[in-house]
Amino acid sequence: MLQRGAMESTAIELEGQAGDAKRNLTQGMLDALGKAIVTGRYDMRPFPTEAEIARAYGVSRSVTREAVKMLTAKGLVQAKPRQGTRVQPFQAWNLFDPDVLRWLLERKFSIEVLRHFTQLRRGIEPEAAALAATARDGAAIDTVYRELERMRAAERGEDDPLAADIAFHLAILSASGNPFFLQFSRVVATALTTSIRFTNRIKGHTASIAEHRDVADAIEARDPERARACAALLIDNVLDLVDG
Amino acid sequence: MLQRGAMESTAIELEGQAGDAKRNLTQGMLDALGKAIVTGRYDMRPFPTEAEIARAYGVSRSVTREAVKMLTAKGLVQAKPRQGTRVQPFQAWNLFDPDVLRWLLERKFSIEVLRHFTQLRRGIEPEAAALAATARDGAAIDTVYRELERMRAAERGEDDPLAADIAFHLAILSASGNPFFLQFSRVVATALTTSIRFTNRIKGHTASIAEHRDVADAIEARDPERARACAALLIDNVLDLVDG
DNA sequence: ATTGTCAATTTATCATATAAATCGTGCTGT
DNA sequence: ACAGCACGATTTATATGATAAATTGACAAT
Repeated sequence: MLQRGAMESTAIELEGQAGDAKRNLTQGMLDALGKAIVTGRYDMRPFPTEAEIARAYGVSRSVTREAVKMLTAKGLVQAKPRQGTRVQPFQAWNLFDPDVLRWLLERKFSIEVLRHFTQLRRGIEPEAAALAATARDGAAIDTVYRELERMRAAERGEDDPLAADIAFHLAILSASGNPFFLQFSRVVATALTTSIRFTNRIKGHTASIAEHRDVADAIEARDPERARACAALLIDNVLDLVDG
Repeated sequence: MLQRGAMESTAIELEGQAGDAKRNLTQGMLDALGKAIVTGRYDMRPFPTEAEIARAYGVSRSVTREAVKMLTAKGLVQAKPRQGTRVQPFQAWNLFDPDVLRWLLERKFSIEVLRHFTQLRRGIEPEAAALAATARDGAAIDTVYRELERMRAAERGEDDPLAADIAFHLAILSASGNPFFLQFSRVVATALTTSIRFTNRIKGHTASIAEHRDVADAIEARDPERARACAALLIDNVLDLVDG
């Protein structure tokens, strides 16, 4: 029952629960099908045909087709005449698509995923810090120091420690001056936010201001190698906690 | 003139050149609009309405709508009733979508994009090599050596050098055992294949077999730090070519 | 000046018809 | 018996027209 307005549809309202993100029928459809795919609902049974989806959810074929096209654009499915729409293998999925990432995290989160996230950060953030040290963007470096100051304020109880920590790491990604690194903002924010929820161990652990400052100072000093090493140390600490 | 079959359309065939990837009208439309967006055709003028696109390209509204939906899924545009479809700011684009990346690299003045992407590889691949050295997946390491052998064969003219080079790097990403690193397989392959075609500079350069072997040996020897360093050296060489 | 109303524009949705691609089946000819 | 071809069935692809919903801007009323 994705149905919103009336129109002349005769579909009975008994299916669906298209989630929250239903700004319109197509978005709701996309969300419902996306979640269903990542949770493996079609691993054993075939993906439904246009007609079946339209009937099951009580929407027109236009809506189902446009939703399926969007899933195709995100790499989740592939449609062919006569053979129908098929769920693509996992490695074809675009994991860095915000929707895909969200669907995945809502259900499939685990320590395993968190470790993989953190290993990715171990690759990304040191390089971003090194680039930031090379780029010499004064305004961006100012932001890094401002977020560092925010971490200090958080330590005094004047700000949210987690939010400040996240902001610092995003500032470094931004200071790299490389749009590809900026794309990881969402991943980093997610990884840090959920770290807390999944490892009690980290809860007591307050991020070391000194080690964060070392990264900022190395960037300021235009020393890429030191920036890389200091940033790597930060992530290695997280990795130790996650790996146990 | 995206027109393929006949049907009863009366559109005159005078627009388009939807590129190569027109396995069907919608794909061709997606490709044409995607390229137009990344090359800035709509920076100064508004994005056309459904009706305008359909008329200009001689396709039905179904096709234009589905193409626009796919562009929406990739973060390039956003459609709203009455205001029409708008090109989203660059930060909203999903740069890790293979289509988006290809469009970016195919346009003129893409050296900047290529440099940024290579900087990303500088972060990713060394870490992947280090993880591979830790993971100790025998079968994956065998694949790495098989691709290395393929590079040797290519040097003797028995295989495609570019394809072999790409396959080696993908094998390392795969050997990391981390799905997020595996994600980069598609974009790395896309970036290397398209950028080589569009930049003459790198063309003559044949990759060093010895330096590639060093990476494989370090992984085999289970020496993460050496694997990381050797892989970094490989990318640094590419970076010199792009920067220089 | 603020508010409410209405018309216009554009996307969103529905419905239906036809084309194209592909798979399986069964026939046909040897 | 078997290879190949014709044909029907299924599913997506495309075209078309109609109506709904959302939003903007102009304009009128207070």
